Amino acid sequence: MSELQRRPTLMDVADAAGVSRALVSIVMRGAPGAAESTRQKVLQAANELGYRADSRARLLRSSRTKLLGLAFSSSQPFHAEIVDAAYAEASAKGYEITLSAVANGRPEARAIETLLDVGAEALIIIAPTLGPDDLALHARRVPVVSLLRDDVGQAVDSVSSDDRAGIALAVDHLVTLGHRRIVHVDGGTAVSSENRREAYRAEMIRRGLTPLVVPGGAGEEDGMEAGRTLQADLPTAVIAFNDRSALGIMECFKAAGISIPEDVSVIGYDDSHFAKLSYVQLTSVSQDAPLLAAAAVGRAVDRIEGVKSPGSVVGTPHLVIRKTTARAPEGNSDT
Amino acid sequence: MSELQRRPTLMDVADAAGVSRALVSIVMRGAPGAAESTRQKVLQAANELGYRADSRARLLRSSRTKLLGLAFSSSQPFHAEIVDAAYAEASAKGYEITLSAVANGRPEARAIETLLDVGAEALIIIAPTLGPDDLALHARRVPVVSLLRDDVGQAVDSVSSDDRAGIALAVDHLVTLGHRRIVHVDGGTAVSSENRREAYRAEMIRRGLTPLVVPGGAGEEDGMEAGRTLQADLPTAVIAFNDRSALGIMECFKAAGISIPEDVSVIGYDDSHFAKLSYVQLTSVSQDAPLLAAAAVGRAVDRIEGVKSPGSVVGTPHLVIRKTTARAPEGNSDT
DNA sequence: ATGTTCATCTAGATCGTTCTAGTCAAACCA
DNA sequence: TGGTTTGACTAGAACGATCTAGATGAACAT
Repeated sequence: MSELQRRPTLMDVADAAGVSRALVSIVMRGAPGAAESTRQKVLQAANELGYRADSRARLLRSSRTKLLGLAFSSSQPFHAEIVDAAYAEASAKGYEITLSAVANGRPEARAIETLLDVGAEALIIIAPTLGPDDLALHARRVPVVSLLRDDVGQAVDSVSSDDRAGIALAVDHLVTLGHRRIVHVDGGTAVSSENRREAYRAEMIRRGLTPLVVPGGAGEEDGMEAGRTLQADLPTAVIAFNDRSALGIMECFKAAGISIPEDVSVIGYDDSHFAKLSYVQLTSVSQDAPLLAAAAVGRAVDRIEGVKSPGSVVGTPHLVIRKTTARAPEGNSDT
Repeated sequence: MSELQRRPTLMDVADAAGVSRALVSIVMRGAPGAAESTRQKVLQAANELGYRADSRARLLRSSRTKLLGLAFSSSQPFHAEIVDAAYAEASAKGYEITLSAVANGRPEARAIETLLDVGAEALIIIAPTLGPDDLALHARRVPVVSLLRDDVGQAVDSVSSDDRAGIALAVDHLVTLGHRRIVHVDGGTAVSSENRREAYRAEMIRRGLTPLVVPGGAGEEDGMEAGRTLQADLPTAVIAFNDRSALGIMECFKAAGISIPEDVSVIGYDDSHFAKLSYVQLTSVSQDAPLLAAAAVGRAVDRIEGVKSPGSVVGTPHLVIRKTTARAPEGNSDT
């Protein structure tokens, strides 16, 4: 209610403490060049007035904004996990994070513009859909880090998870359990769907097995759809593009009276929140959100600060084995 | 790669077009006071240089930032839905949205500070956990709108969904289906858990039924836990605090061979993404994220622009009936 | 006494905008 | 003709911080 009060400025604090603006600035930044006694005096005055630096003014003057721009998709739970982790990592390195969501009527380009306008010193884009050329354009202004996607040209850094290794882990796990008829439900047009699909093909062939890919997508419904297709000629194991798809597949199977893992083993990808739920217990390839986030933030900060470091980082995923995978059913191995 | 290029300023455009900075500013803002011919000339120059206004400088000077600060919890899928809708609504009203997530090591207070620093003209906080006093403190600086929570004192506006009405809808639906033993699994310490719990109690008593509340929480695991408790003395219907909890309850029941909706009806709350999934088909109370978001944004904008409008808005939820509710089983009605 | 060093502090320019108060010429009116 | 209006444009002061260069005075060496 009532009128809104103007927020205090450096000048107000300076007046209150009886010193110059510049000195207050020094104290607030924790920069050297102020006597301990005055430092205390200034801090107290600032505190009493409830002073907080206006980041716009600060950043305007000091080209340093200490701001990392992070673009994510609001509909992807795995992105949310990364956002969480990124906050922690950034603040540990003395940076702030500004978010910009890619949502329904809000394309990636728009999200990026916003981040740039607000003064982000680097861009971290989770699963960018922009092409290498567009990304390169932005990279002329600020360092750009692509997260969860590595085919982004050489102008931008990338932090991704080794899809080949992840898929290999899944295949290996299943083969060890005696499976031979292993199909892959892919991610359709989703980012890195192609990587995983090809990794799966290569890995199967390497082991002398016949790859079989069923088209899918990134959501539960896509999984259900694929599940229906699979029922006609049931394999002994399924590797899904991600956890959400895996969930759809499993629900479809359950509805058809097919039990997991007795009849079919299912492996997801992302090790997301609900893979861990006690009633799901999905075996899944973990991309380790905190690790990826830390790498991306680290990479962005290195670039900003001019530290040389490798242009693209590839994290090695690991397999989290839960209750949806088991030995292949007897006498049902080969085609 | 190579060095990062300085972004062009108003001055650069002015030089290129052979006019003054001020005029460029006028043109870029679409303000009146420039001849059509020069307007074109300036726009072309700006375009060639790839000029974009530096929002920091702009906002610094023009106290108007046209920025709405939105604080949300990264772990709540329903919040993500609201974020989505808020973007659309804000841009329709000529405002931008800056996000700040409340995450693990990142308390609400911190999220709010960030929003303020960056120059948000109003704060929209989804399900604030801060007390009325703290909120009032911020409200002295900028308009504050609390979303999904209404007991926030009179210093801040609130946009919420009528929990009483929502619960009443659920109870009514079940009673119409012949249910009498209806229990409520509450949300524990979650925001608005108390509201729904009390609404449930009142509504049951009003109808001459005996209320029974089982402690729960906001997550799937809490639902499972409650589900186990319920098995001992199965009611004919359950109203869960939210969809996630409902999902847990249902999984627990399914695992115990209890079928839904034949043996027990279940109603969720939020009508979130996964309630709609074809294999879940959860009957749920819909809070209508787009509507709530629009109301909150509208409220914030009104306040900023000094338009008088009611201090708190209460949206009326509606019930989305799907496949988890059915007629009460015969001969199992009363205690 | 004089110069040098050092820590502490300050004046004023600066960042890239917007805003206020003009200037200037052409057009209009009496 | 001379005065007012109007439209197109500009100079220069903000906004609230940081940064550069320099002032001030105490401490110390010579």
